[in-house]
Amino acid sequence: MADNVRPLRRNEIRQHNETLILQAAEKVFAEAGFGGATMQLIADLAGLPKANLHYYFASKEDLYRQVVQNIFDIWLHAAESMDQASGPIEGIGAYIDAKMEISRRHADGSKVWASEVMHGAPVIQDYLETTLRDWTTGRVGLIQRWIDEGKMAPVNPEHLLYMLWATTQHYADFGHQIETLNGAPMTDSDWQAAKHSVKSMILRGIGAIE
Amino acid sequence: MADNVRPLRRNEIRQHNETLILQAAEKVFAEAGFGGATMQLIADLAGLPKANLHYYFASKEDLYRQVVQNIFDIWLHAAESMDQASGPIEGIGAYIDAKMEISRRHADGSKVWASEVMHGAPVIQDYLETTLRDWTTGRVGLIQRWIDEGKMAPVNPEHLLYMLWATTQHYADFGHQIETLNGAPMTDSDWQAAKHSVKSMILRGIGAIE
DNA sequence: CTTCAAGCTGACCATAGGGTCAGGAAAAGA
DNA sequence: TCTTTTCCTGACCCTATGGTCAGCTTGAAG
Repeated sequence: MADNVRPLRRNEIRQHNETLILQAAEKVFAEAGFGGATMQLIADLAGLPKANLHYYFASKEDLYRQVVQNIFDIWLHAAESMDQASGPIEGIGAYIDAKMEISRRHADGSKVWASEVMHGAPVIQDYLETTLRDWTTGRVGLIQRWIDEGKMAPVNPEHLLYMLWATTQHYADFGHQIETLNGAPMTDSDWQAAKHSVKSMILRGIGAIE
Repeated sequence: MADNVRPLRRNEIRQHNETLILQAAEKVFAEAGFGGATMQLIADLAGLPKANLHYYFASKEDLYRQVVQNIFDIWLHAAESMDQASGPIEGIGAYIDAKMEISRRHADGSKVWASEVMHGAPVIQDYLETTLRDWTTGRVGLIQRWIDEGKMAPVNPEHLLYMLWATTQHYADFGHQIETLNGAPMTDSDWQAAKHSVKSMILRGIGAIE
């Protein structure tokens, strides 16, 4: 009854342990920052000996890099919600929903990303300059189109994006502050209220019509 | 001509060196995080031997604590702009201006603060629970009054505050990302434009009237 | 059943980094 | 000028931490 001794297959083992380590790493990096995180801490949280981490990941930096990339992928993925929309209410509304959901479900990842960028993006600078820049250019074009079509007020698209990122990620990155002020962890309905507030203020703020 | 050999007075010395160290510390903590920062790095930046830091500050944590408190004070100070206003356009407009100015002038401090909160506020938890909570309660009341007086739409005051913090601090904390996307450091007029965008979107978003 | 490669890990190493301290230099005061 | 107090710092200590490695275990293939 105790040990779940299902003997893992070879390829399962690798997959399984790498996931285990990445999850533990994400949490530890989020809580302590890159500098404050230790391989030992990550190993303990993953329930593996430290040497095993180095079997799967060449170095602390290598492990960190993968954690950051995972978030970045999730992050970009949320964009799709915005693209297939006919107008700002639908598109930006969906994007806010998606990003708020990420803040809720991947708070640790969000913090790691924030930390990384705050420290000058030492490991993902190239992504910022390529993938993210392209992504941004595309979205700026989309928003501009909506403006040209009279579907929203003529706001600056870049600053609108920054506002979307800032407000939604704030609930993850500054979640501790919010919970302290709130006096308790955010409940389901707190999240609903937050989503609603953010959406209504922003959509009204950009004069979204339709 | 070279050495500025004005012999400092006793009380000047302490003041001078502590400031020197605090400034260096703020920068290093901002760039590397608490865990990544080293006393040696701070000492080098301040142009002092490491042992001297420990003459003025008992420990790395002690030094860090003072850096965080400095920011917190500046941060709270910006609130005054909001209080002596008769309505949201003036009050929130001024608050955004003040906080944007802080993001610009004290970007390092802002990052240290963000880092501290993201990591669960290990050293300033008590401030969050007392000073910040009181401050927030006061401002929530103020906003509610404006709502009751019909000066703005009935938004959730807490979430409005979060939005204000998030959007303004984003320009400091994620300044690197913005500059990368922008292709260059933000100029004077970039900051003007940012301020204007933030203000117009938010003020419209809360239906500020008067 | 043997062989091989993948998975695993306790023990070890080297260095970095926070912190200490004894003793020297330099203001301030008497 | 002598004494006291503050300021200063090179050299040192010790722990923590990233990383290595030799040798073991275990699944898979034939």
